[in-house]
Amino acid sequence: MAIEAFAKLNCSVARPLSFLGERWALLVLRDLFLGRRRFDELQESLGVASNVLSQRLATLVDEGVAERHRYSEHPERFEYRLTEKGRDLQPVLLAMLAWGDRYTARPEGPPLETVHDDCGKPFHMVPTCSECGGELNWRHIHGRPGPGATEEQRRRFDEQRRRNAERQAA
Amino acid sequence: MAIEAFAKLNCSVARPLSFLGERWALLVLRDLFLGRRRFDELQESLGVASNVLSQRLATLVDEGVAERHRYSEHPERFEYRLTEKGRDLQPVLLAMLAWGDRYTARPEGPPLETVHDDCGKPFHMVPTCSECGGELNWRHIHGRPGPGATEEQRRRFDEQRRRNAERQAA
DNA sequence: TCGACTCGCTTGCAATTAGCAAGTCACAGT
DNA sequence: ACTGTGACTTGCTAATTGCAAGCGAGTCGA
Repeated sequence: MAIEAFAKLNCSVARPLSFLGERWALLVLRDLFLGRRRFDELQESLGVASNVLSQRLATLVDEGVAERHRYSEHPERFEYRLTEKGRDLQPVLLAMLAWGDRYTARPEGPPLETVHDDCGKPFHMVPTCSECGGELNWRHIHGRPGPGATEEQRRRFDEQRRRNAERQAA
Repeated sequence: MAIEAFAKLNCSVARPLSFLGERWALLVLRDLFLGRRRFDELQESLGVASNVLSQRLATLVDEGVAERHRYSEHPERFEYRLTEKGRDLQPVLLAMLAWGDRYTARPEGPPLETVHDDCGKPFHMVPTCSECGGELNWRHIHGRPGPGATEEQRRRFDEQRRRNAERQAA
């Protein structure tokens, strides 16, 4: 399981997608965040086929974002919980939720409200800069090859920049 | 195209996933953010089959996150650009990138650095609260049905809470 | 003790989606 | 006329998903 092709790429977006990009994976995570832990809870909430659910859960456990925890010995029964690594995926879901609320919600409003306990209010996620704390806006962000970039990635980056400059000029 | 089953759900995470959840979709977006605009640039950068790429692009255009723009009349040539709606998906990618850098990067460091022009430094995304500006941490967030929740969603939410309380007690 | 039920799965099989290689079409340049 | 470019299709195979049914180990109720 997991999308091997993505896992091999040297890209910090593609690698998480090797397991998050499978259909249902992010919805399973959503449910785990909402406190659903057991197979049948998840299945009925999601409406997913049980074989697919068991595959997804196995992958999530494999990737270390969830763990399978026995809550009963006789009979043996298991539930799934997020690990720290899994909980750190919350920003991904919050970002998607914020976008979904903005662009796909019905007139009545969003179906789920997220509340920030520190201030007590329903919020949406705002992405900010770890360095200066300012809000991140696409106009004021740019990418460049990092220390782990391959030669090929650098080459491609330079070429792309050259081409875009050319187009700009024309 | 697009995952019909997800589009119909009353959930602000599931609905974006109706097109973002298809394999390659988020990587196509990543490339569009990096300034790649033309079919062959995208194809060679991604290493995706051309039929799949053209399907994905069509879906993104359909959903209004990208637009097909003619840059030459003779011969007719097209490129793809993000719309405002598409650029607003950047937090999703930044969140994934931050997680990927943290958990999947090689010892040399991340392959891509994102720089915040306002402060000039490489950053990672930090999710903050739109209401108080504080950093969002899973421990201090909770969800609850919003104004657009269906009766069934409310019922399910209450039942889940009841069950979790029970388990806590035991 | 018998039958019904619950939970957490598998199995088998059909339908959908993704991937690969090759081809197409309209031009452009030489 | 001949090669090349850009943006795709087409045809076909492989992989993934979805559906329905079943299973095994136990629990519960009569």
